[in-house]
Amino acid sequence: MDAYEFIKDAIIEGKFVPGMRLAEESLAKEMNLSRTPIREAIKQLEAEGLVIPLKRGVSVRHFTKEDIRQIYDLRTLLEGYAASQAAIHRTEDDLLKMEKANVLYEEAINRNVESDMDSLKDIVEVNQKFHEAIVAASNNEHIHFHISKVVVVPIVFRSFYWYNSFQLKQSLEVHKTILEAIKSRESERARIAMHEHIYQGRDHVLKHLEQIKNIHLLKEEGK
Amino acid sequence: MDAYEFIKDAIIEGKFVPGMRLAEESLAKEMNLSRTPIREAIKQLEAEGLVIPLKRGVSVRHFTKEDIRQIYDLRTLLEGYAASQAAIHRTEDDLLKMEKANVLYEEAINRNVESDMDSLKDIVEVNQKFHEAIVAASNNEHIHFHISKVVVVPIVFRSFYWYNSFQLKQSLEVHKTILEAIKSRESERARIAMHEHIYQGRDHVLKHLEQIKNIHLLKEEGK
DNA sequence: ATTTAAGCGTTTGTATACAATAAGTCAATT
DNA sequence: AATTGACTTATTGTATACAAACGCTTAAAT
Repeated sequence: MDAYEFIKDAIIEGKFVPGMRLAEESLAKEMNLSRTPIREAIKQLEAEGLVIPLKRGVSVRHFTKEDIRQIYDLRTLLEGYAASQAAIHRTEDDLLKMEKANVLYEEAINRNVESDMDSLKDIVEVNQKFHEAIVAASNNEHIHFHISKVVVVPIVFRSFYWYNSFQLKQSLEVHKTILEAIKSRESERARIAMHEHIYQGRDHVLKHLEQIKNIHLLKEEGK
Repeated sequence: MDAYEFIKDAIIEGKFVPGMRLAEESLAKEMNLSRTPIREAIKQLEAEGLVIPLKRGVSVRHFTKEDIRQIYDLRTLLEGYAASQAAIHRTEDDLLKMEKANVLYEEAINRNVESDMDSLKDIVEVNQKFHEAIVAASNNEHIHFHISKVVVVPIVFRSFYWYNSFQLKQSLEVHKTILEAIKSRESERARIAMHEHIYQGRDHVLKHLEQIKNIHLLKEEGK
């Protein structure tokens, strides 16, 4: 694995406390590299907004609840647009991929009756596949670039998500609605369903943020 | 000026032929630096999508007409949203900044009766200030990050733009409509006016792209 | 006791050297 | 004449060394 993936994953997994300086030498030692490739990885993360430049070096970025709110607004906008465009431009092949992802999604949910953490991870992953299939069908290659950067932030909190089986089934229903709309080329219905879907996710994340014990991941506003 | 700005400007100004490899050593020599800061600048440009990674090193990215079309779609979406949110959240201070930028815009346009290139540059710059004031008032700090990356690409072609005074006055009218809508908190009207405004810009760029002689800036689709 | 200044240590920013790989050239063989 | 293979050159990727800047600790003075 290269330095960029390593550091990014560590941030996403919450292994670095937000606000913490990233010391190049210790990172380099940890992954048996020199500082040069580390610095390049950090520059990349800086351009993506996951780390913040200081006078010297960088620190891991804080994300506040307000950030989450704003980022989800953007994600809703972008993915809603992607869904509406997918309804217009999707090919049969695009449709096949979405349907396949959604079948896997349904299976993963049904496997999840015990609600263990591993199967939850599967669900999140397959869900992502479905969303990617829609973006891929949207006929706008640039949108993927922006969505990927907007999607990263909530993932920071992924390990704290918790869904009950009712929520998961509800989410599956919305997936099906989106899929139907894209299939029958109802672009506005696809957009609205996607909006609903993502806002559900946002509300869920924000609600559960309150309950997070490992509060180190959050810098509250005004501190 | 640092290496990042230097290379980025050179790409935007069209000094590097798209597809061309960026040789680190020659860039380093040109700006009296070592390769280290050059590499970091390039990594940043890579993350922004202005250069494309090769097996080894990077090349300046091609932008096709289809890219322009897609990017303007995204810009319309994002700035339309920013305008609608600005109508909801703008403060008196935000409003003042927009009005000021727009006064400067009007003045710059009236100065442009001779349609020379320098004053055109002024107009483009003041126009940008107006757009930035709206984004700043949108109450979403993350949106600025994405818009700035989406706005860069058309700038690559800026030196080829040509506006006649009729188009400029029309554009001023739309600005005023947007401003009014934001002032009177009509969010949907602000969004629609912004859509119209940016799509006008897109049509204009696409139309004039046909006439560009220095075709080296364009890689046509399928070549 | 508190505040300020100085010095030391740590960490970054830049330069450079070296090794590895890709690309280009030239020659030889079919 | 064309294609393939080997060799040579150029350029990248990584490591390391050195200098400058920042921050922290300690001591001194008010």
